Amino acid sequence: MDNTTNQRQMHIKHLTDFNLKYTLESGQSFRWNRVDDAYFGVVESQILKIRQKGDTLIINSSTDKPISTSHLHHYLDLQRELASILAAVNVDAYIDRAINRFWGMRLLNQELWETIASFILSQNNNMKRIRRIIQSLSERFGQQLAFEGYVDYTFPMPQTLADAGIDAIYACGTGYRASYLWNAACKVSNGELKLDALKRMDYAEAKHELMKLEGIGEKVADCICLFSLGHQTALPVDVWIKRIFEKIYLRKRAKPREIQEFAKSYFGEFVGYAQQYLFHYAQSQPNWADAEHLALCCNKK
DNA sequence: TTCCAGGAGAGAG
DNA sequence: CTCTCTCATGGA
Repeated sequence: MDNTTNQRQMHIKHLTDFNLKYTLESGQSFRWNRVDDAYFGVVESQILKIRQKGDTLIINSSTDKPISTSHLHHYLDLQRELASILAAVNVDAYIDRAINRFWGMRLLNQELWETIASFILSQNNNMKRIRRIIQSLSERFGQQLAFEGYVDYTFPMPQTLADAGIDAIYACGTGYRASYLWNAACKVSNGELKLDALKRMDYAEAKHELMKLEGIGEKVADCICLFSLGHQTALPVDVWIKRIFEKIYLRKRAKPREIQEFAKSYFGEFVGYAQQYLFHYAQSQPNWADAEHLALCCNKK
């Protein structure tokens, strides 16, 4: 892949195995909006407009000092050899179908504080409302940005939310999660939780550290590890993953621990990628567990 | 009206 | 350790 930078417009050319739509619409990020053939979002305090034309990405930034191409590669996980990862987890005819349906979907490496806050808000909640809450918090406590008629806001800094207090956070529609978010904001802004240190930890350490926060259990910690910290062995077990493994693979009721142990031994070290394909496939495919699909998982490759 | 959503904490046993 | 109940909200 080679890249050219031209003021506010960048190109990433000769992409292999990358699909922008699948990556940004697979439920790991709550902040991207599609306008025609372009995706608008806020990364590193700037609006990015990203379009995919074949094997090329065209990126526009709202600032004169746009995000670096190397940072963008990391954000979109482009440095990863996706084909070999998908080959490693493609162990039966069921996941083969999910992989081929969403070929090119990658796990993002999103900004850490935003990811921590977003997945604290995600507990016992649905995608549409999570997006609305995050939008509301950003409008109220973030900095306004505009680009080509698109208006959006930076995600609120920890200090801003800490100063705002629980009631003001609650007013953005968070429900009972307001105190969780406020507590996390306080601990990050007063240095009790150091984000830079968290980024240097291995998976087990980072997960353990995250779970010290109120409102972060195993599932949310795994989401943060997988969607921000790049730990691809993380396996968030949400209601969908639980359903998928109970119906398709284990064929019985199972606790999250059993599901994790089975999935890690079955799919291997890149189980996080396997999870994302299974999750998005089931969500997008109402008949994901019909008789035809049930027959597939028995066909080991 | 009840159930569900990318769950977690508190309490009981 | 496991099980159960509750938490605030909006859409189905």
